[in-house]
Amino acid sequence: MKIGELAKRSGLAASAIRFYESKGLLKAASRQSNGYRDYPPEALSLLSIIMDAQQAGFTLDEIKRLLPTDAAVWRHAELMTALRDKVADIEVLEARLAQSKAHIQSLMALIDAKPDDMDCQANAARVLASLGAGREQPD
Amino acid sequence: MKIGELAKRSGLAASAIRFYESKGLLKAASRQSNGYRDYPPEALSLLSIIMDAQQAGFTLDEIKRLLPTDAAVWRHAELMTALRDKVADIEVLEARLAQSKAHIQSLMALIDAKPDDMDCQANAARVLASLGAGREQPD
DNA sequence: CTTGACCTTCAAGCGAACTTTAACCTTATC
DNA sequence: GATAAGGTTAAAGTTCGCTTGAAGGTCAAG
Repeated sequence: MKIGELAKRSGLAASAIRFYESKGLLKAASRQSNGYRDYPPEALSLLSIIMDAQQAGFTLDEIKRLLPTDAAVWRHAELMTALRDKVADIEVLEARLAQSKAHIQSLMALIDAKPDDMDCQANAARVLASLGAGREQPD
Repeated sequence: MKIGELAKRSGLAASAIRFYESKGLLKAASRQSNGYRDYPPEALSLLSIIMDAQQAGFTLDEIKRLLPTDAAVWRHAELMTALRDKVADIEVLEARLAQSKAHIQSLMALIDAKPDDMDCQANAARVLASLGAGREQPD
């Protein structure tokens, strides 16, 4: 399989695949007689793994460290540790997102709760005051 | 208030504050006779808002579009729409994170479930096969 | 009157993950 | 044999959100 086909089937750009190779995530593909890269079908699974890992929040460097050069020699303990760590990372992110969401929603509620007799400017002041409260850095 | 104090109290670097000004998030501060920037106390609230918005996932450009140049003239409808959109974005992210987490956890389970009589290499193959399944791009 | 902590500007650098560009080669089709 | 659609490389450019550096001006203390 040439790089264009691999790109199409994986959904990645060919340039991205070459980039991964240059970064050492993919071992250099074998070449056809004309110099074109020639990929085995397994390359597609490997790209899937990389894309999954990325989507899970691993950086390319982390992925590189975890992907075995030789497909059969996984560093089992390291991999499990990394996976566990990443789940913990995700949980931190989830908590932060939940907080941000709550924050935005309370802000929307605050804005909506403008008393009928209050003008926009006063409402803005009220909202701003509530936002600015309690965020000063301690000395 | 000079920039150093504002930096300390907001928790931002002075360079970041200048950067925000250069990007148009902050209107140019007035200057003391020596040319130093001189900030009113409200600058602190404004920085808080910016920091909150960033933490909620707004880019600096989005924040700039939403922050009123004149502190009293909020584009109410636009703001509410942006907030609603951002909550939707956060929910998408939450779903993706949950999926990534589930994915990683099932991967860990799969790895752990290695039959006692299977060697590492065969287990690796089993795990890889399960990972690569069903991800091909439709033509 | 020198030291050091601040402040100023403008320009360049960083890191992540790619993409784009330029210059060139290969293969298939009209 | 011209053209278009692919492939090759190396190097430079992009975006985001800043930081760092160079080359200064300002100000209080010793």
